[in-house]
Amino acid sequence: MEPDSRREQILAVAVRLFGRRPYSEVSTTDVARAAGVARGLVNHYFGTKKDLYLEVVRVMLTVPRVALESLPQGETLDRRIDSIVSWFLDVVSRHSTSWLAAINAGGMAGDAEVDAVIAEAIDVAADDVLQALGLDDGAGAALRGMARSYVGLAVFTGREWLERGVLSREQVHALLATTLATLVERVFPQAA
Amino acid sequence: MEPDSRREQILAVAVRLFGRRPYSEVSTTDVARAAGVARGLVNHYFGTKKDLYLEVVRVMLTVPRVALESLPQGETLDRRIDSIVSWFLDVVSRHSTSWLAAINAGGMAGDAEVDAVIAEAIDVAADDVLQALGLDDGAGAALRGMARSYVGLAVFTGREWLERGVLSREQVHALLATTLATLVERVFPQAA
DNA sequence: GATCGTTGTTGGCGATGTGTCAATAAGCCG
DNA sequence: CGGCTTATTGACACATCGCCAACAACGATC
Repeated sequence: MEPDSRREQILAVAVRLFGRRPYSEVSTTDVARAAGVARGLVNHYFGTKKDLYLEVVRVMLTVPRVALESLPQGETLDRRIDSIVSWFLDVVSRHSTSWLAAINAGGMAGDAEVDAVIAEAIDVAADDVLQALGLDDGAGAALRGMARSYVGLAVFTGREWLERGVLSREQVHALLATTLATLVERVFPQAA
Repeated sequence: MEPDSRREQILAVAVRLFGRRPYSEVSTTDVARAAGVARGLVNHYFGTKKDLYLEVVRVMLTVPRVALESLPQGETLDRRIDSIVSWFLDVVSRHSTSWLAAINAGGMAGDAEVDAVIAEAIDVAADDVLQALGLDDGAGAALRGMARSYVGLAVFTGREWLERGVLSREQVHALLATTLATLVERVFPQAA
């Protein structure tokens, strides 16, 4: 089999397994067996096990951001906020299992490289939020930090919504939309 | 040595090591060597390695909540919110290293038992917030869920503040206080 | 005070997982 | 067909973990 497709196949299998069980409970032997190859081949393509896991997390986190530019641009602020929140909740509920696995980062605690990948994903998400709000022009460091904070709220609330199941989608939507409006109108100005 | 003190000593050593390096990079041999005992003794006292780690996380998470009842009760809402946020930022900045390590232990999530310990800590923190606001009476499930969401924001913002260092304490305070006020005044009523 | 039981403590065994590498098989081109 | 590249394998060496039998130190009992 050609290298590209084989690598992709192994990666797909790894995504599926790491989506179900945490990092420590998935052995490279499991990945190899599920992919129908020898264990050494996994190391040949991805190096160490953590390197494979980094690729898996990258795949899981980059799946969602596809149709962001389809958001309305010329509307009022409240409508744009509604659009962002709705889009986020759609993505989260659609890819719920893999998204939850990626956010939980499946079992690597405080590892520098895994943290860096997740932090990078949060960075781009924060910039997406600012861009969708039309605030990406004079985006100072403080404003971007607050945007990252809001992304953290969104991530955590999404997990609360999906895993606990005590909040309805409407309640989550209201929480995220109202909070974002408050941030834009009352907190962001102080940072600029 | 007596069992209690020996167990406590090993636990203290484990807290120190797990605070520095992530879970997978700390072996039980390291803990045993740093404690000056044989490796088997660690298993004797704590069972498996994950059980030891659970104890460590519990210790790290229960350090902060000590002087919560010293908050003013009879003041206005804004002042109570200010007090909560100030108290939180004080605790976080004081125990920054161990607090960050405990929060990063959320990275070990995906494991059912570790998740349960962290979820428990977030639960009590959310109830503390509601109690400090005087809302603990008619605390429905949805309201408690939203309070957990806010705790997630606070945790994430605290990490953003300490690790990134682009936000000043005043900015973090304004963000958390304004957001909490918005939640209480505009989002919570809809949930009740 | 000697003996015995209790208990803290140790070192090692078997099992599992991981990284590496030489050997092999399979395809391709001349 | 023969040689070469390369994907792929199986096995070796090493680390870590859970478990357990053996040892030692201390106190209780007669």
